[in-house]
Amino acid sequence: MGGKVQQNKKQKKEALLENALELFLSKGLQDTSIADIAKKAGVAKGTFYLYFKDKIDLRNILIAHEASKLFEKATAKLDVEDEDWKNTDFEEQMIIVIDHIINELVANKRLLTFISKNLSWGYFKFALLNNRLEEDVDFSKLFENMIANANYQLRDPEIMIFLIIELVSSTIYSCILYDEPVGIEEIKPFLYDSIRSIVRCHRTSDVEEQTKENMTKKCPKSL
Amino acid sequence: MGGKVQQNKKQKKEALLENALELFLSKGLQDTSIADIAKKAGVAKGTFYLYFKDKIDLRNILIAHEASKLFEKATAKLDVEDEDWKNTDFEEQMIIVIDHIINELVANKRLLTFISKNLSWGYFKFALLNNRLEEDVDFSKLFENMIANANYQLRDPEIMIFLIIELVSSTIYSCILYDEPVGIEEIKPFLYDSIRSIVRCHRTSDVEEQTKENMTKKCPKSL
Amino acid sequence: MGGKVQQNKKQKKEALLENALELFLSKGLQDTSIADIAKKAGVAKGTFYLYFKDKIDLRNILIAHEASKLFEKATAKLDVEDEDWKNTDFEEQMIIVIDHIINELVANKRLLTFISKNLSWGYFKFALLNNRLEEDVDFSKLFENMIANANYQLRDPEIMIFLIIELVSSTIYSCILYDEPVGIEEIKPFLYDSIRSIVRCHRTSDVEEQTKENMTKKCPKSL
Amino acid sequence: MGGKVQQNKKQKKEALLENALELFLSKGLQDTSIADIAKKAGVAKGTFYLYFKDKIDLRNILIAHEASKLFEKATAKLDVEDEDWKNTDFEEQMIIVIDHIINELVANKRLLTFISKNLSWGYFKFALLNNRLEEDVDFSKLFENMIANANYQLRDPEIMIFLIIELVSSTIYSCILYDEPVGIEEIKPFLYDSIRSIVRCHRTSDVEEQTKENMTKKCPKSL
DNA sequence: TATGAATGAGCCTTCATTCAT
DNA sequence: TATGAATGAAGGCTCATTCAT
Repeated sequence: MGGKVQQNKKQKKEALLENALELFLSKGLQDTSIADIAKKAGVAKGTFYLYFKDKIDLRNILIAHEASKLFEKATAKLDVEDEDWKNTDFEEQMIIVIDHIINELVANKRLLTFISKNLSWGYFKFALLNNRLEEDVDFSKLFENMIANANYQLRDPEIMIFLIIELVSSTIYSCILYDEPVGIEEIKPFLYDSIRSIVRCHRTSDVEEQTKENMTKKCPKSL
Repeated sequence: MGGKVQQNKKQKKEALLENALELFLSKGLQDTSIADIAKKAGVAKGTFYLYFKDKIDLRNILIAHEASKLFEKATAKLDVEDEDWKNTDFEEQMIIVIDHIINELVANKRLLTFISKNLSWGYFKFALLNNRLEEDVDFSKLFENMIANANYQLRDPEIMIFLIIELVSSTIYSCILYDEPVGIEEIKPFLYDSIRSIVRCHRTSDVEEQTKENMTKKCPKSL
Repeated sequence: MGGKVQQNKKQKKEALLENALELFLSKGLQDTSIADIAKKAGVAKGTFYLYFKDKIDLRNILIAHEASKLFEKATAKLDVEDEDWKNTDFEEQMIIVIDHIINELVANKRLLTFISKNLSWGYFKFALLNNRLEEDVDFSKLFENMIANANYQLRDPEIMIFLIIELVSSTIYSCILYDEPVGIEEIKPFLYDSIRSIVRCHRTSDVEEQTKENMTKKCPKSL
Repeated sequence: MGGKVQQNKKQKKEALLENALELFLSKGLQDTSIADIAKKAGVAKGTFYLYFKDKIDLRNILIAHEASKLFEKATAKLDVEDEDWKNTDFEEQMIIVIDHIINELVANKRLLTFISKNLSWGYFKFALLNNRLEEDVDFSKLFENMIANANYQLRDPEIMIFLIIELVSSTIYSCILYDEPVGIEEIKPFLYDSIRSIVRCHRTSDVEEQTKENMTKKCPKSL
């Protein structure tokens, strides 16, 4: 009874999400009108407003959803319980995951454009913490696990993740889409080296002597 | 005679640029209409089209111009010919310049918003190479100088600069404007450490042994 | 059983009336949607249509109801059976009642706005004659009583009442709400004088000689 | 040169005013969209906004304009310089003018509806004082002249005019359009008598003894 | 009797762009 | 070179009303 209605609502919402994404990817956010979305989803224009506040609201949900799927795919293939994986160094684990994601985006450049232009760390984090879309993966947990399993301690892991995500996301945008300043394959070695360095800066294990030196001159003296 | 006309034209163009920037900063690109710009600049709407193709054209010029001014300010104060500066380590030179720029943007958040939302590496590089606005500083030269003066060799300096710029620009956006995941001052030590690491990855001098190791496993084996 | 249903229905209807009034007073008729009313009343949108034809229907009922309450309040305090009241001149009785109403409206300007903008004499009369809302006072009877008790005859009392109501209602709207052309307290003496004059024009007692003269030239000759 | 443009603008504006009035009269303000007006006037929708802020702005101008024309017509036929007119009593002058206007409105009920539903004394007065439409008659002057020529003094003439206008306008609306409570011809004698009374209340000449009495009991004692 | 999801017509308004002057 | 009136497509959004449940 009520179930049917609920199911119908879910279908409508999904149709809107699905078709909106398709349009955002092909025409861009700006050039996609709500009328377009409704029409493509096969519902009335007014129906859109039953499910979303406006285009921005829909966009945010979509972004979080797609980013989530991206991480899901990237981690689905690797067996986290596998001994090999567990024995892999944390740095390399990070890079393997990121490399998966990059390859995915190379194959889906439209998605890259969409996400890059619209992702905001603030909303992203919010979406993750609040699990805005129920079915989305809790991939913050994945990182937590990876970090917990690392054979060394890491200071401020959230900041480290943030730095890495920002570096990767803004770098690959230019390289994948415009080959600027070089193509993605060319930049990868440098990018992954940079990631390794960033991770290393956050290690706290006493063996890592070379970072100590940095700690003393973190900022220019003027600060 | 003709000189007066030329001068008049330049004045009009400058009035448009100036007032457009003010509007972009205060209202945003999207919410600023060409009518707004023309009105504020004290010229007719049609006049706009005599100087710029459309709003995007104007925006690109403006972005390059402002980014240029940012670098100019950041380097104006430091006497590049100074012995002290010359003796400063390249890494620290980079960080001093970047720190200047960050502080400038902390003080001018509207400019940060505008640049971050609209800067594209491709156009930026193009603008620099073509010196689109004659009066703009050639700051790619500054980097060249800095690199040339470094007391060690650097591989692929353009890529290094690219990585650093992308890391810095996307990181500070979130930290300065939204304190996400932490405030700018809190992230600085980590950010500057990351920059140092990136630079170090590009050193080729034989003394730098620890990077060699990385070179051998630049990418995950699957690649 | 059925009684409970009836009671439930009455409650729903009353909830709709009550909340609609509140919304009309605060946001105006135009800016209040049926969805607003239903939501505020705690019923479904469809339910509205079970009790009222549309917004206009609801408005009419509300207006008549509120106007009725206004008269009720104005007359409730004065003991019509009181000797003092009975000895008061008819003109003064009228003015006392009207003054009560005006003061009420000065204290409730939102109600004045609502009534003035929406009252139509036609519907008002209809509502009174048909006692559309059962619990409303039959205040036409009050006037009848007052007129019957007057110590002189009155020609066409309905027309007289009509003229007075129209004069008062349209005059006070402007004075109370906008102090145009003067404030309500300033206009009162003139207004009440005008009312007295109108009443006097309808006296038929032979003592009133001066009106006779008017009777002969009621209309311009051209008519 | 510029003259042609100016002329063209005037034509456009007039076309909008003219056609808007026609639509307001036939369909009502509410049911007339700006698209309707523009289409009927033969201009683009956007053009509307070059001349008027919105529908309300247009309505206000229209009301003032039409009310002005009404007065103009009513006074055009009577030769104000005529000896007969000058010798006519002020009360009768008023009534002759008002009677003209009423007859005009009887013949143009749609205009009556439009004006009655939308006229606000505040805006009306404002429009007159500011001569919003240059070509409109300054009919406040007409009243001034009439008052100046009266063979007796009048206290607070503005208030008197206000009371009369309010009484007449709200009374005739109901009578002309709905024959409520009686038809217009039936109400006229009473209405004109009421007007005479109101005027008489504002006479200050010492011969008028009967009003003195009223002055002492202007308001109910409670006030 | 009651619900509330769905509809889709329709409204207001903005704005880039053109073009006659 | 400069103007600014005119355009009209397009967009976002609201809302009375219906109807299956």
